[in-house]
Amino acid sequence: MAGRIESEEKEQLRTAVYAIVALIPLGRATSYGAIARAAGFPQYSRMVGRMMAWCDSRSAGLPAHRVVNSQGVLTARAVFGNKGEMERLLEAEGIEVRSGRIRQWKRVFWDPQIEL
DNA sequence: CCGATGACAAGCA
DNA sequence: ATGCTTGCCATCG
Repeated sequence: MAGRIESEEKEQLRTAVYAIVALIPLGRATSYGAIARAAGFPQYSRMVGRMMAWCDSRSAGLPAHRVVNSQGVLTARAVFGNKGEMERLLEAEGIEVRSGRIRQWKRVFWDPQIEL
Protein backbone atom coordinates (compact mmCIF):
# COMPACT_ATOMS: atom_id res chain seq x y z
CA MET A 1 0.00 0.00 0.00
CA ALA A 2 1.66 3.07 1.25
CA GLY A 3 4.99 3.93 -0.18
CA ARG A 4 5.59 5.54 3.14
CA ILE A 5 5.33 3.93 6.49
CA GLU A 6 2.13 4.76 8.33
CA SER A 7 2.55 5.88 11.90
CA GLU A 8 0.45 2.92 12.93
CA GLU A 9 2.83 0.56 11.17
CA LYS A 10 5.78 2.37 12.63
CA GLU A 11 4.40 1.68 16.07
CA GLN A 12 3.90 -1.94 15.07
CA LEU A 13 7.44 -2.19 13.76
CA ARG A 14 8.90 -0.59 16.86
CA THR A 15 7.08 -3.01 19.14
CA ALA A 16 8.07 -6.04 17.08
CA VAL A 17 11.69 -4.96 16.83
CA TYR A 18 12.14 -4.62 20.56
CA ALA A 19 10.31 -7.88 21.22
CA ILE A 20 12.52 -9.78 18.78
CA VAL A 21 15.77 -8.24 20.01
CA ALA A 22 14.83 -9.21 23.54
CA LEU A 23 14.57 -12.84 22.38
CA ILE A 24 18.00 -13.17 20.81
CA PRO A 25 19.69 -16.07 22.65
CA LEU A 26 22.91 -15.55 24.54
CA GLY A 27 25.91 -16.29 22.39
CA ARG A 28 23.99 -15.70 19.17
CA ALA A 29 23.35 -12.64 17.00
CA THR A 30 21.07 -11.54 14.18
CA SER A 31 20.87 -8.83 11.54
CA TYR A 32 18.78 -5.74 10.93
CA GLY A 33 17.30 -7.24 7.80
CA ALA A 34 16.35 -10.49 9.55
CA ILE A 35 14.57 -8.53 12.27
CA ALA A 36 12.77 -6.40 9.71
CA ARG A 37 11.57 -9.51 7.86
CA ALA A 38 10.41 -11.20 11.05
CA ALA A 39 8.58 -8.02 12.02
CA GLY A 40 6.72 -8.10 8.72
CA PHE A 41 8.52 -5.18 7.09
CA PRO A 42 11.23 -6.76 4.87
CA GLN A 43 12.35 -3.46 3.42
CA TYR A 44 12.77 -1.47 6.61
CA SER A 45 16.12 -2.86 7.73
CA ARG A 46 17.41 0.67 7.80
CA MET A 47 14.58 1.75 10.05
CA VAL A 48 15.41 -1.05 12.46
CA GLY A 49 18.90 0.29 12.89
CA ARG A 50 17.57 3.81 13.31
CA MET A 51 15.17 2.76 16.03
CA MET A 52 17.94 0.97 17.90
CA ALA A 53 19.99 4.13 17.79
CA TRP A 54 17.16 6.29 19.11
CA CYS A 55 16.38 4.48 22.32
CA ASP A 56 19.07 3.72 24.82
CA SER A 57 18.71 0.00 24.32
CA ARG A 58 21.24 -0.81 27.00
CA SER A 59 19.35 0.87 29.80
CA ALA A 60 16.22 -0.62 28.26
CA GLY A 61 17.66 -4.04 28.97
CA LEU A 62 17.87 -5.03 25.32
CA PRO A 63 20.88 -7.03 24.02
CA ALA A 64 21.47 -4.57 21.21
CA HIS A 65 25.06 -5.75 20.91
CA ARG A 66 23.69 -8.94 19.35
CA VAL A 67 22.38 -7.00 16.36
CA VAL A 68 24.80 -6.48 13.47
CA ASN A 69 24.52 -6.02 9.73
CA SER A 70 23.86 -8.85 7.26
CA GLN A 71 27.57 -9.62 7.00
CA GLY A 72 28.19 -9.92 10.70
CA VAL A 73 29.97 -6.57 10.88
CA LEU A 74 29.63 -4.52 14.06
CA THR A 75 28.41 -1.33 12.43
CA ALA A 76 27.07 -0.04 15.74
CA ARG A 77 30.36 0.32 17.57
CA ALA A 78 30.25 4.12 17.46
CA VAL A 79 26.90 4.19 19.21
CA PHE A 80 28.18 1.87 21.92
CA GLY A 81 30.39 4.58 23.33
CA ASN A 82 33.08 3.03 21.12
CA LYS A 83 36.19 1.81 22.94
CA GLY A 84 35.26 -1.69 21.77
CA GLU A 85 32.50 -2.07 24.29
CA MET A 86 30.27 -3.86 21.80
CA GLU A 87 33.06 -6.30 21.03
CA ARG A 88 33.67 -6.85 24.70
CA LEU A 89 30.02 -7.72 25.29
CA LEU A 90 29.99 -10.18 22.39
CA GLU A 91 33.22 -11.91 23.27
CA ALA A 92 32.01 -12.19 26.85
CA GLU A 93 29.30 -14.44 25.41
CA GLY A 94 31.71 -16.54 23.45
CA ILE A 95 31.23 -14.77 20.12
CA GLU A 96 34.57 -14.25 18.39
CA VAL A 97 35.09 -10.83 16.85
CA ARG A 98 37.90 -10.20 14.38
CA SER A 99 38.49 -6.82 12.79
CA GLY A 100 35.06 -5.59 13.72
CA ARG A 101 33.42 -8.66 12.25
CA ILE A 102 31.90 -11.73 13.87
CA ARG A 103 33.71 -14.97 13.09
CA GLN A 104 31.69 -18.04 12.14
CA TRP A 105 28.88 -15.66 11.26
CA LYS A 106 26.90 -18.39 9.54
CA ARG A 107 26.94 -20.41 12.74
CA VAL A 108 26.33 -17.54 15.15
CA PHE A 109 23.52 -16.02 13.09
CA TRP A 110 20.09 -16.44 14.67
CA ASP A 111 17.13 -16.10 12.33
CA PRO A 112 14.02 -15.07 14.29
CA GLN A 113 11.84 -16.48 11.50
CA ILE A 114 13.18 -20.00 11.65
CA GLU A 115 14.29 -20.43 15.22
CA LEU A 116 11.32 -18.71 16.76
C1' DC B 1 12.72 22.62 -0.62
C1' DC B 2 16.78 19.84 -1.64
C1' DG B 3 20.84 17.10 -0.96
C1' DA B 4 23.66 14.41 2.13
C1' DT B 5 24.01 11.03 5.68
C1' DG B 6 23.16 6.96 8.35
C1' DA B 7 23.36 0.84 13.74
C1' DC B 8 21.06 -1.60 6.20
C1' DA B 9 20.41 -4.91 2.22
C1' DA B 10 20.54 -7.13 -2.27
C1' DG B 11 22.13 -7.27 -6.97
C1' DC B 12 25.70 -6.91 -10.32
C1' DA B 13 30.28 -6.25 -12.56
C1' DA C 1 36.72 -9.79 -2.14
C1' DT C 2 35.91 -4.76 -3.77
C1' DG C 3 33.12 -1.16 -5.37
C1' DC C 4 28.97 0.88 -7.38
C1' DT C 5 23.75 1.33 -7.70
C1' DT C 6 19.15 1.26 -6.20
C1' DG C 7 15.52 0.97 -2.69
C1' DC C 8 13.69 2.76 2.01
C1' DC C 9 12.82 6.21 5.62
C1' DA C 10 14.05 9.90 9.20
C1' DT C 11 17.14 13.85 10.38
C1' DC C 12 19.85 17.74 9.56
C1' DG C 13 21.98 21.95 7.36
